[in-house]
Amino acid sequence: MSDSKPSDDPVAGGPEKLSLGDFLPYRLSVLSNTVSRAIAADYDRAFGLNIWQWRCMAVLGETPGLTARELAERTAMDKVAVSRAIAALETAGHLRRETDARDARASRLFLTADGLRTYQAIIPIARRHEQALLAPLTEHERAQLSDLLTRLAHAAAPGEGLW
Amino acid sequence: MSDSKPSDDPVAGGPEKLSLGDFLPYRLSVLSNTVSRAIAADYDRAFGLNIWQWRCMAVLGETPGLTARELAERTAMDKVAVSRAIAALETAGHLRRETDARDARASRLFLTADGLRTYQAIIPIARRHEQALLAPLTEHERAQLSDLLTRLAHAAAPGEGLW
DNA sequence: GGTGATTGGTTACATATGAAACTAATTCAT
DNA sequence: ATGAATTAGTTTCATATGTAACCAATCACC
Repeated sequence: MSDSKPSDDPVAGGPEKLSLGDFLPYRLSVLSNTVSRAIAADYDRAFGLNIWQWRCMAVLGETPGLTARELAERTAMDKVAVSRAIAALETAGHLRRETDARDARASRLFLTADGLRTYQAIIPIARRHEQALLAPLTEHERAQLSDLLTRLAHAAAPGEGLW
Repeated sequence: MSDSKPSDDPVAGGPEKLSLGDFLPYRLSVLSNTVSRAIAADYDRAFGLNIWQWRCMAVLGETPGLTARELAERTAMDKVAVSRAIAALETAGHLRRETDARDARASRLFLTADGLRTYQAIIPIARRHEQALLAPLTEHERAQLSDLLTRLAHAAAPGEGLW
């Protein structure tokens, strides 16, 4: 597709303008940051956890016994962030490491009883935030949104096109 | 609406689970960060600008003569970030300040000729990124997305409900 | 028209974050 | 087997970011 829309014509004549408020990356950023900050403040207030610690717990709650590397993959965090998050969770008593039987470099990670309790306590809070956010959308619109986001994520995936 | 979906029932019996990959705030965060980082790398490579500097330029390109405070409002940045961004842009020669006639505390901000040139040069890059991101969506879907994001942003606005 | 509260903007400080260097264990090729 | 290259995870260091403290000018109002 070599395009056609007149108003986008890159060499129209007058100098180009770009309205920040309509620019998708900007809109995503503002929305995401607003949401994340509100949630982060909540987790911190209630449990002294930051977003990354919570992400690790969320994944380990679902899938115990992952290594830090696997955790990094599934949380879209880099390994340094994971290392710090799990170190903090460990000293807080929320998780425990078990050196992997075959590979002494790696540890398998598990939530402790305490961590599991906290995990269970956070879930409803997370859900509440998500519901508040989705409140104005119908069920059908939520499905649409989910689908659109999936496709955007695919387009944005590193390795695709201009990214 | 006091709800009805069975699978969401908060007190069902078994321990609750939450799949991070389906959690909207997480999905937004990952998508937004992926996009922002790719763009930021590009701006930096090509013009030595970071996202905040670019945001300021984008708004001043459209609306010259704003004060730092006004700029902060329109870029969803806090005043410290704006202060730093415009200081950097000034030393880089991209913008110039003009002390406001009536209020000696404030400065009106303008892109210099050089800044304007850079601004014009960046716009197509920004557009290209946006287009790459939106590539998989039809025109109609883009409109849907825009609408959905507007409504989410409204729901997430500080001051609304649980936020 | 002078004094306390506000506001525009910057600075200082403490914390968060990411890149790269590093250690230790493992694998691969010979 | 043995050494080079790879991988798991941590530490270091330099930079980015947010909060709170801070000046200076303006406003409110008596």
